[in-house]
Amino acid sequence: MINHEKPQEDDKHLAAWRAFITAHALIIERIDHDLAQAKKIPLHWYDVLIELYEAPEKRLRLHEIAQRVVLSRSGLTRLVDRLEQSGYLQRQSDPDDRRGYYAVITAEGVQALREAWQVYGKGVQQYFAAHLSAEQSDQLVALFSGMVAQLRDQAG
Amino acid sequence: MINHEKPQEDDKHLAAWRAFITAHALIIERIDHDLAQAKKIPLHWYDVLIELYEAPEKRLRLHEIAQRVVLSRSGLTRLVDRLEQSGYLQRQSDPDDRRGYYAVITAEGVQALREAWQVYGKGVQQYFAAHLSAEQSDQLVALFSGMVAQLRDQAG
DNA sequence: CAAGATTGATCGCTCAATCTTA
DNA sequence: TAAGATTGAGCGATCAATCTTG
Repeated sequence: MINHEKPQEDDKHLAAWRAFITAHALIIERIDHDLAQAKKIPLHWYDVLIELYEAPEKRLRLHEIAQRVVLSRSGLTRLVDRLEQSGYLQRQSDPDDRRGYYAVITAEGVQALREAWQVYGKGVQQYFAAHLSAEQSDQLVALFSGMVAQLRDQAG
Repeated sequence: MINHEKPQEDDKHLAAWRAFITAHALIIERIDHDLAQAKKIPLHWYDVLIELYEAPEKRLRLHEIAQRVVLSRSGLTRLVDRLEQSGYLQRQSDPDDRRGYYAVITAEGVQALREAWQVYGKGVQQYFAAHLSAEQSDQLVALFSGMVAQLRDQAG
């Protein structure tokens, strides 16, 4: 039991937690399945490419990507290998710090991102957004941003 | 773009989606890390054992577990292998259908569940529930349950 | 022939160790 | 000595094929 003074409240929180992780698992599974069906890039590739696409100069250092997509450094090295082999990004050595590399998204990468979004965006709309009003979305952003801020502060 | 007639609303929905998946990734990562730190069972083991623990006779058919924890049949076979080798559950053949097996949680399994919950529950409280009122939890349950129902109906 | 479970092949991720540069 | 990135070993997941039973 989390809180012995307010067990009913804890029950509600626990129910919310369970609904949260179940919904997440099912939606992600479905969207990834939809992407595979449509022969588009998988969700993890999308996550990396969208970070690059939205970065100031369409590029990021490898360790920055790893942090943003919640992946180990070594895992990211191999993911970047696959993305580079597929032509969706290029490694670019950093002249100011020769230990490190940038990953830069290519035109093919941008194209892959667009095509995947046709499927991904439809999934987000259909499985997630369709259940939400604009006001509810604002509330969710506030709620989840608070959680994210707490976790990124503590030991991010 | 999801909906060309209400782009602002789509922006809010997209922001909510991003906050949702980011919060999920960070919270799960943190809780799994906390469990490993405390030398308790990992989250996926917990998911399986809690399903067994809450099942009518403390047992479920293997394919039922696979469905509930969103895992492939073959993946589950091996996960059950590890749980059985660790003494947390036992396979029990079904007398009514000799193709299949039940997984039954053991006393050691229940103990492992309790010990893991001391860490897991604290994480849920600290990283998730602390941000929620009872009313908000109710709303989240309603929201996410709707999404889950839609996905389980369509092709679950 | 279909369904439940397992096995083999393979893929992707993590940890620990290593290489290069700051 | 530390930090960025890579490599090797090993684990855990999936897909496809197989075995057993309905």
